[in-house]
Amino acid sequence: MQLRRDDVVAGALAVLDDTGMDGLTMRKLAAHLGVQAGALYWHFPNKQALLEAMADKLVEGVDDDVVSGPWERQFTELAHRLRRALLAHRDGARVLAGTFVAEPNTLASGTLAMEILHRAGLPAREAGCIAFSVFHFILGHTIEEQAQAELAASGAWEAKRAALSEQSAQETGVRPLDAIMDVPPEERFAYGLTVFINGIRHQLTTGSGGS
Amino acid sequence: MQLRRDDVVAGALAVLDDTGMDGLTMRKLAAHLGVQAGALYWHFPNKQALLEAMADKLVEGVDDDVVSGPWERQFTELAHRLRRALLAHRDGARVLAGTFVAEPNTLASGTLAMEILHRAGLPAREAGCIAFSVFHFILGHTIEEQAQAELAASGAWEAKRAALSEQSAQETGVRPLDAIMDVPPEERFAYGLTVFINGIRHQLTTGSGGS
DNA sequence: ACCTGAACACCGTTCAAGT
DNA sequence: ACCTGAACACCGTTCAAGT
Repeated sequence: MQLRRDDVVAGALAVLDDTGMDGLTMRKLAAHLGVQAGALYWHFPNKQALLEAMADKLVEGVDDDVVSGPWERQFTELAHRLRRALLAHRDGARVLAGTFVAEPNTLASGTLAMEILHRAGLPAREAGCIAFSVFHFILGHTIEEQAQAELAASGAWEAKRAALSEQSAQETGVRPLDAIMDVPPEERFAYGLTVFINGIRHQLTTGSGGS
Repeated sequence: MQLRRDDVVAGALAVLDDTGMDGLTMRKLAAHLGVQAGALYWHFPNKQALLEAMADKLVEGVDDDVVSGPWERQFTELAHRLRRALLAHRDGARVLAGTFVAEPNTLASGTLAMEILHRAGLPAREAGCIAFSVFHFILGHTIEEQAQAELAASGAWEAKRAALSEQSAQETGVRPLDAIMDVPPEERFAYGLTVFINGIRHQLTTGSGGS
């Protein structure tokens, strides 16, 4: 009957899915767990610490069983897995972005990404920079994707989309804004990732040191 | 003596710099402006609308006077300008990421980025995808950069950094995490951007259509 | 060790009423 | 048109006291 730390994290993710990040409240979470709000502060010092535990829980398993094969394939799979992990819970990307996470799962995935690039032939420093860059790309992309989903859920998306088209109609010429709005997020993500990976390959053949 | 919309936005950015995003409160902002909290709701329907106005104010001027020259130079300058604009105010990146912004300045910069790539020879659709991708990279990178700054300001950074090193010390072999932590953010950003741009160049020479 | 009850110092938002 | 005063329904967090 007693609450364990992991129960609190799991409950918090459930409440997150119900209410979104702005609706996630220590009091609502306590109610969901059948407990008084103050009880949560025995398991976590404050809300921020709980959010960090949630963030690390989100990325759990992302680094499991990476396929063997060329680095491009490994790296691509890892990136898609991280994106899917963030999409698995409402506002997941915002939770991860909320603070600088230095928990076990987050570290393990980050390290793996760097190792893949290092084994491919990049010096540690460059591998690290690029792994971070791709991480930030995924984070930013997924934040926007989920922000758009929140907007759509609240019914405000159609109005915003219309305003956007009208605005861009006043621009001259190419209007690529319209061309992009209809591309599904998954496709936009995959394409951006491909471009990045092509850049990495260029770095490998041209860079300061072949291994 | 009367408050205009722009005064509220300017005041909000000032309070943001003082308190950070979590400390930015309608009541504190009202006090800063010498007004009661309810008065703000004559100028903005709610806090979210104010945050969007702040976000658009942040990116004001980012698209001014782009240098002429090769697309790489134009694109790089635009990216660095956006990053600097977000860094100019505490938690600026989080403010911009908070919602899907469809305000004039944001749109203008986005459109410019796409046009630069389109003129370089990319189809509108690809130009849009890539402009978004780089935008997301900048957003994610700057969010983390500022999150780290907040941590440092609260004194929690040193402890976290130590925990991070210890964790990664238990991993075997390469430990690129340590190699990366000391690279200054500006340098990490510039390197990641370069890799991305190399990927774009690859797309231009190989892609589905030369213009 | 783990939780309740109750309080403290706040929030965003609304809205009659003022000027 | 623009703002005050005062309220409503919430927050995160603390802490004695219970079991």
